Amino acid sequence: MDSARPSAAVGAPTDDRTTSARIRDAAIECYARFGVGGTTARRVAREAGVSPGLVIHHFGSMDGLRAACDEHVAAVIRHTKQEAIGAGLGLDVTAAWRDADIGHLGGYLAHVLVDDSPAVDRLVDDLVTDAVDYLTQGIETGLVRPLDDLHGAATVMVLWSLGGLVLHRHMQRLLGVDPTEPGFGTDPSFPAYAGPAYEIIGEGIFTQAFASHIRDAVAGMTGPTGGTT
Amino acid sequence: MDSARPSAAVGAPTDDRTTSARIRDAAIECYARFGVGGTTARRVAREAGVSPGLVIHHFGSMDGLRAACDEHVAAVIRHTKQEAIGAGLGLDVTAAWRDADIGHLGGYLAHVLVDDSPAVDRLVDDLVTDAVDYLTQGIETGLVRPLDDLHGAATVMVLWSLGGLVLHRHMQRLLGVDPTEPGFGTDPSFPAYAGPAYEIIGEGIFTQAFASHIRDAVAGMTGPTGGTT
DNA sequence: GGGCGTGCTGAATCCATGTTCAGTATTTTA
DNA sequence: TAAAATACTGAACATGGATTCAGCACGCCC
Repeated sequence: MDSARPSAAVGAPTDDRTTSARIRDAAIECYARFGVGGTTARRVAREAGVSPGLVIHHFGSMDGLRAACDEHVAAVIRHTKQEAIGAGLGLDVTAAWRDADIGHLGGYLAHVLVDDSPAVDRLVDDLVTDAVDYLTQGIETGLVRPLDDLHGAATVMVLWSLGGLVLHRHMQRLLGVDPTEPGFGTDPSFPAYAGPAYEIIGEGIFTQAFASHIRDAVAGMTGPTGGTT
Repeated sequence: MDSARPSAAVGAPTDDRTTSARIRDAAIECYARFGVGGTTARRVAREAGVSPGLVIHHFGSMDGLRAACDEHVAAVIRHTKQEAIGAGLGLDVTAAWRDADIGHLGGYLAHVLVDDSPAVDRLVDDLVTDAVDYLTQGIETGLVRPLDDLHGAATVMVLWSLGGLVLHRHMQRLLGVDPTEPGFGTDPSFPAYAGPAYEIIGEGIFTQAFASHIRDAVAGMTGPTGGTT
């Protein structure tokens, strides 16, 4: 029907645009728009312009399709990240691929991040690793202050960023920005989120006195159990 | 229908423990443990020790059941909040009801926060309002520094807190703590999350110079569109 | 006691889903 | 060109879902 064997993608993670790739992309869009529960074999088939049977023919099962989508999304994000390196402001780990032209990937992640998937888990792990790198570089460059718990801070920031992605509906409701929307970073309302976010992680919100009080309180919780000091 | 006439509501949101309440509680537990997609009428019925038909008899439909659960959870959380007022450390908006003995409510929210529900939306709105109050009090007390965008900061902090709740599986994987678990606040691994979290929101992670640079950059994004300066 | 409504049951119904499969077109191989 | 493999279709099929319904049991009113 469509074939389209040639037309080779120059730098993409995979260069296919075969029927099987079209099905996979249609599935990603469905997952992004209707969620995991709302995505059926028939709907994907219709969206891709093929028969329901073909979906299973290519991917074995709906689970197989889901896994293929996970793998592909993870691959695309890794690839996008490569390109973004160097341009890296390093402000936000997820900023790079959110600003990029990646269609429904944000929406896909927003729906998929909440349930089990090895590929997505690995992706999240990678994001944390990257965040650690960014922070380390930031400290060396003198942009970021030395941190008590670098790895912990990186992890928490990734969780918060992705949390915002997952709760995009509420962010849209409350702040007028949707982080799953392509062009999120250039949206006129973007500062409604970025402003407070950077105000918080930039200078913190506590006064000096209270900040150290809290620090002691939290440190005190480790003592009795860990018993370092 | 509902009976449960006597036993007057002393302080609880609703005083029932009728069959219908048992079904609703079983449903909440199912939603918390198996998610929305994994919760079927039959499963709820089995968990509550009743027949499938009775579930629909009491709630009209599964949607009705879901709505009833939303309402109830929101009510319980509001009630718990009332009690926590005054004890309020105000460190974390969600801390109060996470530490409280509210069984599966955290897990319920983690699963439900991502899809549409008026009751849950209202609950989130309330949390933001509370956060604004806490921050305002903090500023008056001298614990929190004056903020450029108080409301924005409150919103973002609520989104991040709830985001961590929704992504509890990843938090468990990465930090060894699960915010949906009862007793999250007293878990030995709790500091693995709280430490970095307070380090970030407490004092911020940027050096003074970079923080103001970022602030200008974000402020500059409003300019061209809003045209303030 | 006799009706009567309400709580409740569980089999039956209807529907949408994932998956299978027999068969057709199309491409590749030789 | 002939044969084989592969892409693809679309009508089954089986499963499990929500919801319906006829009927049972029990407490309340007259």
